[in-house]
Order: sequence, then C-alpha cells, then structure tokens
Amino acid sequence: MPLMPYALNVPADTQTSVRTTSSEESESGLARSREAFISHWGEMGSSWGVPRSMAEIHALLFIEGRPLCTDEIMERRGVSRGNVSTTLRQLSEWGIVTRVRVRGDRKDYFEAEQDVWNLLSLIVRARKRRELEPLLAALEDARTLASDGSARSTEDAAEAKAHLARLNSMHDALRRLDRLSDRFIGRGGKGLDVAVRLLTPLL
Amino acid sequence: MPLMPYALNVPADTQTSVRTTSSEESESGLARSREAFISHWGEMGSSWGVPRSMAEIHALLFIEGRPLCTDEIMERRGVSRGNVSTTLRQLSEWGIVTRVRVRGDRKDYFEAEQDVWNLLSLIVRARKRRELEPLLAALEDARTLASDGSARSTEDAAEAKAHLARLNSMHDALRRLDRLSDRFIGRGGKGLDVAVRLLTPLL
DNA sequence: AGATATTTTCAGTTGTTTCTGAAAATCCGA
DNA sequence: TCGGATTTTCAGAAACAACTGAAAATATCT
Repeated sequence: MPLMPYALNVPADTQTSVRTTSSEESESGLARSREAFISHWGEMGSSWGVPRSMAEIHALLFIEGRPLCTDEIMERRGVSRGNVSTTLRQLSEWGIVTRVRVRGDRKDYFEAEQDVWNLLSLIVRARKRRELEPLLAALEDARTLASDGSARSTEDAAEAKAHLARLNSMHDALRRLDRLSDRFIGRGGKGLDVAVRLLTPLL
Repeated sequence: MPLMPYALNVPADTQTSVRTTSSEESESGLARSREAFISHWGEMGSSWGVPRSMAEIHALLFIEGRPLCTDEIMERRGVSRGNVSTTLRQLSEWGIVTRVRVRGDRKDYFEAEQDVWNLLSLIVRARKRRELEPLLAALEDARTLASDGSARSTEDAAEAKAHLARLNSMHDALRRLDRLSDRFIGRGGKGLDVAVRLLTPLL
C-alpha cells in the first residue's frame, strides 16, 4: 500500500493554452485542423450518447495516428487522470483503441484503429451487442406477455391481435437490421467497406 | 392576456399507479406488454441520445396505434404538460408523429407513424441532416485548414500529408454512408425495406 | 523484497440536460 | 370580439451523467 502521494495529478507544464506537439507558438494550420477535427468528432459523439470527452480522446488518438501516453492525453485535452483511465478502458473494450508497449518506457501508450471502415465496424458491433440485441430480447418477452393473457371479450381479442402485429413488425424490422449488420461487420473487417462499395453502383 | 390560471396542470385522476385504458384493476398481459415495450424503447432511446421521456412518449403513441391527446399522454406517462408539448413538437419535426384533428373536439390529438420501415427512414433522415452533414462540412473545413499552412520543414510536410490522408479517409467513408442513406431513405418510404430485402439473399 | 512508477477506482463535486409548472400566447366557437 | 379552452414557452428546480482528485492497487525495476 502506498505511504505517500507520489505523483501530482497535474503533469509538468499544463496551462499554456492549447499545446502543440512541436515548436511554434501561434498555432499552425495543422494544429488547428487537428483541433477542429477533435472538437467536431466530440460534438458528434455527444449527440449520439457518447460522452464528449471520450469522443475527443478517441479523436485525438485517431488524428495523431501514433501512440500517446496518459500524461500527454491529459495535457492535450485538459482532463483528469481518472477520466483518461476510464475512457481508455472503454475505448479498448469497444476495440477501437489498443494499448501498446514502448520499449524502455514503463508507461502505457494507446493508439487508435486507423482503418476507418474497421473503426466503424467495431463501433457498430459494440452498439449492436449492447443495445440492439437486448431490445430484440425484450420485444420477444413483450410478445409472450401479450399472448398469455386470456382475452375477456371479442374486443379485447382484436386489440391484442393488433398489438401483437405492431410488436411483430417492429421486431421483424430490427431483426433484419441485426442480421444485416452481422454480415457486414463480420470478422473480415472490411465488411462494411465491401457492402457499401457493392451497393454504391446501385445508387 | 390571461387574468387567471384556468387549468390545473394535473388532470383529474393522476396517481393510481399505472393506469390502463379500460376496466381491469390488476394489469392485463396486454397492458404489461405495452409497458414493457414502452420502457425498453425508452431505454434504447436514452442510450442513443434521445431523452428517455421523448422515446417513451413516442413508444406510447406507436404501441397504442391510435391518436392520443395531451392529457392522456400526461396521465399515462406521468409527465408534465410542458414536457409533452415540447416533446410532441420535436417528434413532429422528425416526422414520426403527426397531429390529427378529431371532429367535435377542440383538443389536438397525435398519432405515431405505424409503418416501421418508414419510421426508421424518418429517424435516419433526421439524424443524417442534423449530425452527419454538419460533420462532413466540418471535415472539409479541417482539410482546408491543414492545406493552408506552409510547412516549415520536410518533416512537417510529411506530417501534414499523413494528417490529410487521415482526414480524407474519414471524410470518404462518412460521405459514402451519407450517400447510401440518401438513396435508401429516398421519398419512396420503403427504401430501407427494399435495401435490406435486396441484400438479405447475399447473407 | 523494497522502492518507485504507473494505473485504477470511486466518493464526492461539478456541470449539463431534462422536466416542471404557471404565465403568456393562441385558438375557436358563438 | 369575447370568453373559455387549449397549447406554448421558459425560468428555475430536479435529476442525471460526467469528471475530478487522491487513496488504493498494481506493475516494474533493482
């Protein structure tokens, strides 16, 4: 067990506005372009239910295209160590960020998947598993619930039938999407890419 | 201008746990099935960045399959008049709920799109416009930003090139998805349905 | 094993989003 | 055009999600 705090949470030189990797003072176009990408990606994430700082950290790793360590991420995005740690764990669970070891450095480094189609597949896969599949299961349960009840009148029976039809049409449509994504997300990795290329001529 | 408050916000008989439309006291399977659908649809919505109560109100309208008025929605979901009003406006903007007039009744009634594929198309369309398109525009700007800067060294130039390649691959993939959705969402309405049926044999 | 570096966890705080409720606006029939 | 019915708006409250920071846990090196 630790006897003393050993590392301040704020690494060496924070607070010089927005740091750039290298030398110049007034941001280069490259640096501004990176910032723009990061903030828009964060924006998009947050409207899709992904915490802004998580999307931003992912964007940072993606757009840098090289492994960064926790301290650099904290510094670049101005977020806490705890946040970075949690966020990186989640991104790793999704499979869109991977931990890499750098020879002769004790720290963990992280890099983002660089193949965009693969990235999208991984995201879709994760959301499908966490959200679509449970919903499908719930719809099946709802169907059972509705079938069980013994209708007390002809009217009730008609109502129940219409209700089941609605549940079924919803379940049906979502299951189709589910299957579709299974295929296009398949281990190949390029699944989505292939699918879109395949379909594009038809447009 | 109004001189007096005229209508209490809480309609007649709230607070008897979960009301069912008709007679019975201990919930029927049908009623429980509806509740289940509503709560899971709400759940899903909230993990996709849609306020839970908005998703639930939509689910209620969908699963009832008939026009409901504000008071009934308030009562069934236990939410405020203001919330219902705002939510219905948004659902109408998305096009998945429509206002209908009932003869001889002054109140507004609302009903949800019942065709699931059409429903999904409308949702995709709305999100594409509000989120995907602005992101594409932002990516184009970011590209411009990155091109502008005059590189100060060979190293910088190489970095800039790699950066542009990343931006481009992202832009490219998203644009493809954008186009794809244009097509499948097209005014036909059954676009998505057709697409999925078209592709299913390939699975 | 001991010492130090690094990461993880999590209770509490902060910040944002969502919801409420009543005033204001609008609508409708007479 | 008036008066009640209905809807909308929006400031503030409540609820919720995200973030911080430091202690605890873990990992690495000698």
